[in-house]
Amino acid sequence: MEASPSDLTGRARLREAALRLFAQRGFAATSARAVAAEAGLSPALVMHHFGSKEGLRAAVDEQVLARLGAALRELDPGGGDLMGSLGEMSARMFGADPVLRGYLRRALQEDSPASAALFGRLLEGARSELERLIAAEGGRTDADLQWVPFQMLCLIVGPLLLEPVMQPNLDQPMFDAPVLARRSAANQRLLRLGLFGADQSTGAPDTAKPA
Amino acid sequence: MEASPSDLTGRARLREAALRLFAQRGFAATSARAVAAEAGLSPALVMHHFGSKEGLRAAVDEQVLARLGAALRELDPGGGDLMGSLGEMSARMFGADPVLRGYLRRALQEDSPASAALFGRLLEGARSELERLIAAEGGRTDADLQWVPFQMLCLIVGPLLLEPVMQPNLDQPMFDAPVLARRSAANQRLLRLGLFGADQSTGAPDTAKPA
DNA sequence: AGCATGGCTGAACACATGTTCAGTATATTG
DNA sequence: CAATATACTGAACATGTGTTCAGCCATGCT
Repeated sequence: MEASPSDLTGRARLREAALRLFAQRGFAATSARAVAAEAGLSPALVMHHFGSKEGLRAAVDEQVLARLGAALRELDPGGGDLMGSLGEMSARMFGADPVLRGYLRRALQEDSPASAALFGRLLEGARSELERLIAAEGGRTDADLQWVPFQMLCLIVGPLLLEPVMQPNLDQPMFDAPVLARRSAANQRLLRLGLFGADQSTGAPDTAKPA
Repeated sequence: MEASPSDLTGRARLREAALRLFAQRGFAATSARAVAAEAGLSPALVMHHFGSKEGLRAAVDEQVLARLGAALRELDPGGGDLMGSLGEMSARMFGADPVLRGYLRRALQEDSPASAALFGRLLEGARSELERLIAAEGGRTDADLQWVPFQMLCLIVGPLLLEPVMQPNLDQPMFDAPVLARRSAANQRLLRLGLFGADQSTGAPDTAKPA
């Protein structure tokens, strides 16, 4: 997905190195010198290209959000299996790149307006996904429709945020494809049936009971 | 809950100040001088009492984990309403103290073994809670029993971690008592019925809760 | 009384930080 | 070709960092 590091422009190499280190150690704990060293360049070049360390952060943010936004947009026309497209996305994005995971983990923790906006977009995605889910199931629900999108996001994004503390309590890498599929299935199941629903397929199992 | 700051011992004042600042800005972004200033004491005192800044962090961690552990233990004999005791706990702990929320948010993001251990204990709690839930419902389930505890924790801890990005997308303070109760109810409902279960069914009506 | 102990401080240290600046090489343009 | 812009560097600067140290003050012990 990425060009080999050594023939990227200096600017790009600095951005990549910063992404890596910010994801790993956090912004405050990463010095401009460390970024430059990781990129094999001079610290002064950071200032030359980005004006300040904060400028670097902005550039990295922008690039990450661009990648993310692209992946989010790519999702909408998904004519494939209806539900779980959000989970599918999170799999494709987060599963692949542990660096991106780390960076997002840190970004979603800040209270910058940019982070809130990003979450807002995820929320929109969850809401439309929920609508489709409900429509597919017949439109009848007593659930708290305002909170459910948040619950969905907790189920999806939670493991991303909790990866560092979850993984030591597991025996398999939690972002490997099969584990991810299993988790996604469990999420869809929980939403559709709760813990105690019967296993049979999507139709309305219990009744056609008018209210 | 806490003694007035000015008649605490210096050691305790430093710990409290550090807790506050670490929660707010993070460890790396908080200088020992800042902690001392917040406590109205000399930076050298940090070294005198804790040996190093890292020692300070350890002391704060220890104290927080102690508080948390106490609250967790206090939970077990809960003879009240069966399910939702975990949610109840998170309400009592996290809801009350925004500082503790911030600190935990930051702690759960690290990959120190201590954080993983803390999560492990939460996991245990979720597992036993799940057992009780299943037993109460008749013992029949097709759900992925290995993953469900993680899902429960995502639902409970997720909003804690996501507070900074969730809150701007809401119109009410998400850790106020009524909102918390509503969220807890939604969680219990989701677990028991999924999105599409009918409202009546087993157990007591979910919204009833003693003050 | 003397004396030790421990909380506490101000000033200093060595070092790391973000940033600036003068200057070099390389390419692009007129 | 000269001129200019751009990528890039090494050394330096001011400031902030974690930490040390010598010493002050109060308390308590003998």
